[in-house]
Amino acid sequence: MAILGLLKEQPMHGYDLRKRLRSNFGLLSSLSFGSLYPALARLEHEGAVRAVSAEPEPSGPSAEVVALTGSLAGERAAFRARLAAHGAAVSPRPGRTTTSSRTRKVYALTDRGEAIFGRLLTDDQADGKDGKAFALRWAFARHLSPEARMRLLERRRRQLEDRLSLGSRAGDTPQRPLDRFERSLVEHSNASFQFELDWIEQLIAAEVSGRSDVSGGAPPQRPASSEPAAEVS
Amino acid sequence: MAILGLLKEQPMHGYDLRKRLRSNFGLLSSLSFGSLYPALARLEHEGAVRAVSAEPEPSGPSAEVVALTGSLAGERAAFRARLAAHGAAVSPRPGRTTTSSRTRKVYALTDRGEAIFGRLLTDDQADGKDGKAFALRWAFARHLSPEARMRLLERRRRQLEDRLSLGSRAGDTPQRPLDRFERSLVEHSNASFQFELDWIEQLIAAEVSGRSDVSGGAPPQRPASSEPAAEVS
DNA sequence: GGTTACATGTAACTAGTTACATGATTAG
DNA sequence: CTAATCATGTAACTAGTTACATGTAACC
Repeated sequence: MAILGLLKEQPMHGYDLRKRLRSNFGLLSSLSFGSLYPALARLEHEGAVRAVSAEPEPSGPSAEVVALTGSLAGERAAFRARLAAHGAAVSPRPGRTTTSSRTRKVYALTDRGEAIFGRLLTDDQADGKDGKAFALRWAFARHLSPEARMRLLERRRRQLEDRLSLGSRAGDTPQRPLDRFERSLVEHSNASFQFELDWIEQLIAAEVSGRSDVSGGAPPQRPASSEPAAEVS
Repeated sequence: MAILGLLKEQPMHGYDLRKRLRSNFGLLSSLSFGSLYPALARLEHEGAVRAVSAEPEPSGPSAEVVALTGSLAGERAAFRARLAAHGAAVSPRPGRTTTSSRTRKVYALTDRGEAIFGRLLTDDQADGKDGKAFALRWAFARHLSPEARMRLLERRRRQLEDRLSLGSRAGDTPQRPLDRFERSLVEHSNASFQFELDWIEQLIAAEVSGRSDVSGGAPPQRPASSEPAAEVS
């Protein structure tokens, strides 16, 4: 899902993808190539993603978009031209363009991939209870309709409420009284869940009252600072 | 490590172990038999744990210790006698006592297991960065010497400080300005780490000033409410 | 006598890791 | 020219999951 979400924003190759996944949010910060490349291969096999040899349209006035890896656009273009002359003319099939030369493979999201991403983003089932799944979805919340976003927040709120009520009724006759270390752990754990619940409730309040910023004293934001894009209901 | 820690407290069979692991602390709350039993088998093979057929000494005045699974002690004793008459006389080797009859196997921690547990509990290397490893160690902190406990807390504090300073210097030129959802995520993430850091610093303060309770208004605790036990330096 | 909970295990699968192997590009 | 970084991939291993197979004990 994270791969699809990043590729939806912009075509990218694996190495870059990993850099973004490791830095962007704390989640997935330790993703290794050993799992990334097989995942990309699988996604390509499923048709969610396809390898493209050309850069994404260099149409905009912003030059930064081509400077992804720090190399100059001209050099990359030259390299691409050389590559195309060598073996890409054999077949325009999606998949690996030239099997022989070990060089960068830029992947783009397909329509099918967009559909899968939308499904993963809204799927009530795969929530996963540990908060990681929620955090990942929230990072891509701009792709959700306000209604779907609300459902996501309310599911998480429910999870946290359940967990908190569970925590308070547990501790009854726990076989042996907890020592001070265990007690501090339980208390901090409960406090952490309460902390996240408060956050979720802030987010819900912010969603209800227009799209004002939830944090600190930052001024309300104009809509569509990023792409308004295709929303998922 | 969690298995060894629970068995150090009291011999137990797998089913019980799982119940305790799932309830005791939020950690390991979803452990399945499919991983627990192979883990026990491996630990037995390594000599960290051995299968015992007898109950742990029923010496104490507390009757609750034998009522672990709700069955009556007399019935269990009868069953054990039957089992011993059947096949346990063949060999007193540690390991599976009778391979044929599918019945409960009570495991106890060996000396070797205690040593391994102590090593796992203090090992600076296997800290793991995500806080789960720290929480698990803290749950067993009563088995640590005050000094080792302090080292554990300080390692965790260092980790959290590193993460927080990382978070503040990141966000520089992040390729594209974050939208409000990503921003709220980053801010909450930082706030959560700060929340845990505050907790750790409270714990450190409490450790320094004798062993008074860190939370709320609870009165200071007498030492050795559980076993003072063999501490690990 | 049947249902429910207790109890142990195996098989197939999932999803990651580290270590290795290979090669291209860039900077000094 | 050479070292560092970029870039892609495979192999062996680790550690879990779910689903299955089997059987015992307690309860009504």
